[in-house]
Amino acid sequence: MTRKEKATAIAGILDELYPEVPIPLDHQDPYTLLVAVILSAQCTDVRVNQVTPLLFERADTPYAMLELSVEEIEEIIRPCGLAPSKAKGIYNTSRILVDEYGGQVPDQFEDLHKLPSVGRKTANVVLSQAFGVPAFPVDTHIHRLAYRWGLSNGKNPDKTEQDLTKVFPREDWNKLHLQIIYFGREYCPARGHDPATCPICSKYGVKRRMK
DNA sequence: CTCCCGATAT
DNA sequence: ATATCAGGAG
Repeated sequence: MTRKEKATAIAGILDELYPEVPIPLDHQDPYTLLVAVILSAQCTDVRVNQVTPLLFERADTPYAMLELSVEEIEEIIRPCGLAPSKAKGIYNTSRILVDEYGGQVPDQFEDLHKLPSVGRKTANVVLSQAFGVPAFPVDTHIHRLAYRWGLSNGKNPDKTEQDLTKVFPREDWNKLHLQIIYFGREYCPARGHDPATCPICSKYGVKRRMK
């Protein structure tokens, strides 16, 4: 069985389990999604969704965000962790959006990736979920499952992104990213993972020692 | 590679 | 007590 054939089989299982894939981070537009994704680093989406209403009540546009101080932003987002760097990132990103993009979130990867606190994963989420552009964001969950399933050698998230975009059809990337996240939470978690009870690992999981 | 860091599951 | 959570920067 080739890697591509395995990918096709896995996509079939995911489609059956998750025909609908709602976006887990609450948002209203590209800007609020971008902010929510920055906050989601090393934090559950549930907690991000608890914090963003408080933040967006104060500021839901880059212009309004600049009316707040970095310290004020920091105080609101503290429960998400890594608050000092995330607050600076949100503020400085808003500054650039206002100064260089007319207050709009750019829809090109290179422009997004240049923004402070926006790496490959965040830029790809915004492209995928705010603009509907095919992209395959690779976070720790995608990285972990791709390794367990033998779809990538697990060296780093960038390599995993290369491998996954090769074996899955472009038009399915956006959906698959979310399906894999939901599946990982329910059947294939990072802690307390039992390959025997995972419907995909039990059939297609690599023999290598699981991470 | 290390550090950033609050809350929760194990 | 320790690992982990929709990572990114130095």
